[in-house]
Amino acid sequence: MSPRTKEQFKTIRDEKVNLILQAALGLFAGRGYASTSVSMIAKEAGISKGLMYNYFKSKEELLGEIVIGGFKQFLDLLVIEDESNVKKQEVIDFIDGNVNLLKQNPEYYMLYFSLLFQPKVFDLFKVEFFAHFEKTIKYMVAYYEKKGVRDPYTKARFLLAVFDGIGIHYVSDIEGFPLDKARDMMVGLL
Amino acid sequence: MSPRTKEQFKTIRDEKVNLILQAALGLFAGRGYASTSVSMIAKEAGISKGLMYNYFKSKEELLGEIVIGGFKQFLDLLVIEDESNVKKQEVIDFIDGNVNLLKQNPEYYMLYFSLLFQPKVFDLFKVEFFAHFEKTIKYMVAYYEKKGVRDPYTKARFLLAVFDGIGIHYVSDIEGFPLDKARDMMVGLL
Amino acid sequence: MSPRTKEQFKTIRDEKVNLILQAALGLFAGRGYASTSVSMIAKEAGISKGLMYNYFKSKEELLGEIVIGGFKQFLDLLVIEDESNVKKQEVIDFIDGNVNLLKQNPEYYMLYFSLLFQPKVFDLFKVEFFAHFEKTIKYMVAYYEKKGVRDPYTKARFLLAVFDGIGIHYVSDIEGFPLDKARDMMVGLL
Amino acid sequence: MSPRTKEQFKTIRDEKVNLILQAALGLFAGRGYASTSVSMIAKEAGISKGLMYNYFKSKEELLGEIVIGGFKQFLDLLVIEDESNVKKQEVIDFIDGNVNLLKQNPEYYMLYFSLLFQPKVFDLFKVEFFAHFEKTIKYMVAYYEKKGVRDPYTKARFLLAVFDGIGIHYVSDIEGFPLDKARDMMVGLL
DNA sequence: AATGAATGAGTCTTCATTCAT
DNA sequence: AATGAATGAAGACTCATTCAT
Repeated sequence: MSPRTKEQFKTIRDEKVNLILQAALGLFAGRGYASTSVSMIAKEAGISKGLMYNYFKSKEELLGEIVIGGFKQFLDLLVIEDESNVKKQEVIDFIDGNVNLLKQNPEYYMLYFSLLFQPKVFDLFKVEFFAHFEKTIKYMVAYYEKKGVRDPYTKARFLLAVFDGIGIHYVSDIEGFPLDKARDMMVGLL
Repeated sequence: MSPRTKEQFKTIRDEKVNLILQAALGLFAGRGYASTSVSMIAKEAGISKGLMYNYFKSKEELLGEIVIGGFKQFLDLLVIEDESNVKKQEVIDFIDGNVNLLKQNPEYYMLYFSLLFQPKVFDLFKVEFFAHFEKTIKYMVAYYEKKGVRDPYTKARFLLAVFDGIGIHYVSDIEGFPLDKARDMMVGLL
Repeated sequence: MSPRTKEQFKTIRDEKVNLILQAALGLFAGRGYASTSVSMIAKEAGISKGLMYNYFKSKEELLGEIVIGGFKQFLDLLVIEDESNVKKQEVIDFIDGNVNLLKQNPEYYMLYFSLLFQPKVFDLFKVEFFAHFEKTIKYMVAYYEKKGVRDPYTKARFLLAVFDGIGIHYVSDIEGFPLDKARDMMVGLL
Repeated sequence: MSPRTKEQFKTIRDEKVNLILQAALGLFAGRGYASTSVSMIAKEAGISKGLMYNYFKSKEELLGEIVIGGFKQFLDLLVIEDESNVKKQEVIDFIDGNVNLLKQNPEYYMLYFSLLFQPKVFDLFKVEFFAHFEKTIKYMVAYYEKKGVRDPYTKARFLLAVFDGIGIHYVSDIEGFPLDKARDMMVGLL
């Protein structure tokens, strides 16, 4: 019999990769990176341990792909047309985008926050993280400057801190935390 | 030399216990719980591995004691004289107390936040944590109710979320984050 | 295109087999048998892992074929017309044949020597090896006997030991070792 | 009860380290480095796998210590009083020293030769090896120069090659190879 | 004839914990 | 109160081999 075509192989690969990524995201978020074993991931994904290494060079790389992959969602949320003229609606869209992501993908946020506090792991994607973070600060400062508030930098950092606070409290207590109303309060800070 | 009195033994014991607790706190905060080995802790504390087990039943118990021990600091900050009449100054004192702890002991906060996102570990102090948290919410709701704001519960949860956001951003960037000004902004939310 | 004839299939087969043998020889010699994976061999040969198993039952069998295959070259070098009258020129031809093989195929020698010291692997071609080795000793003894030296057996074993010493030092330092002059010295020992 | 004294601990350590080194030497020599597992070594030494890592950072380091340790025996054999006047007796002593080592410790030589042909492993102690080797060449060249032979360098390299050839054939066939007579023949080459 | 996904046993290594002293 | 040798279970990772296509 002739071998499978390249497309067939690609399909198989993509399916399995997704299976693994999903399983790993859930476990990393729910138990922490260090406390999740490759065996657990394989079991959760319904594959053998060995196969994971067919698709990811290491447990670390697997984490990296999850993190970088999720990161792109964030990056796409911050759309500023004119850097010298950041509009309120753009900031609101940014906030709402994040709120939606939070609702749709609380697991990913869980992971994101947990990683912030695992220095050894955090080193892996420090660079991307800070690049994104600083860009966001810059835009927020520009926004508040344009608005003419007294201390735009503090305002910007405060808002972003509030942001993460909301995120943490929401993912820690999805049922109880009033996310939508908190969103309104954040918008009130603009 | 005369044999040591019970008091002296107690002192030696306390000294060693403290040594171990300090070493462990630093390492847990700096590297994560799972990535810190008992050997590291013993080395850092200048004692043998075996001795640690003389004072703590397990690595997990050691963590537990650190967490519970640090927790008491939090608890003591929230002093409300009359539950039916929460005063603004009391809330401000609570905020300032926390800000001071943050400044004096960022490591502990680092650990505290990191643990929030390691469910396995979090289980150790879940009960105390939620009890404290709910009490705090209750007081804050009472405060806002008395003040007559529209949605006291949301206000309360928002403020506490902001609180943690500030904490996280501060311990993540001690040099750069404008903690004092952020504190003023928080007070402004009261 | 007309269907390939049996001959053509044979050719394709032989080509692939050769590709694999060459790739494996290089890798086994360069990294050791145990440290060379089947994946590496397949990659180096430009085929899939699965195909290798179409031609060789196992990695071990592949090694066996390389060893046996290379061994035949040795065997053909020792041409003695009359066992009771071993001529000097025949021995010189044997030496020169080996020297030429060394120059043309140092990789094979590298492998050959490395296998001598991996008993598990050595077992694969022990029998052929000792048969060849003893025959060679016998001829060399006959040669020295005829020549009338005092201790022909020791002479014979010494010469063969020298032989391997030269081989090892040459393949270990192809640029630096004066093979041709060493060859002359060996001939001087006859 | 009071803890063991430092001397007691040291005794235990030294004993175990030796046990491990002996077990490892035998196995590495007999099966090759790559084909010997840490489990085998532990079993052979009568200890747990974990304990090996108490004394050696890795399997590689264990190999390193064996190799370096054995290497010192070689180095001590080559004693040249005056580099510009290498005496025949000094060279003979060198040869005899090696022959004695061969007899007493064929396993070590087995290992030494097997490592020469495991490139990945060889890299670990390349530097020491070549330093020793080049020094030996230098002295032998000096010896032959002083003696006034035509091509001292070739003579030197030839002799050292012979040396290894003898070694290989001896350890490969301890019973059958006439080592003492071969030694005399080597001395005859001086 | 050919592919590469998939498996599972086995490898090196780490580490919490125990224990003799 | 104190040490560190010792263990064993578990973890990340590799790889020869099989198999559906």
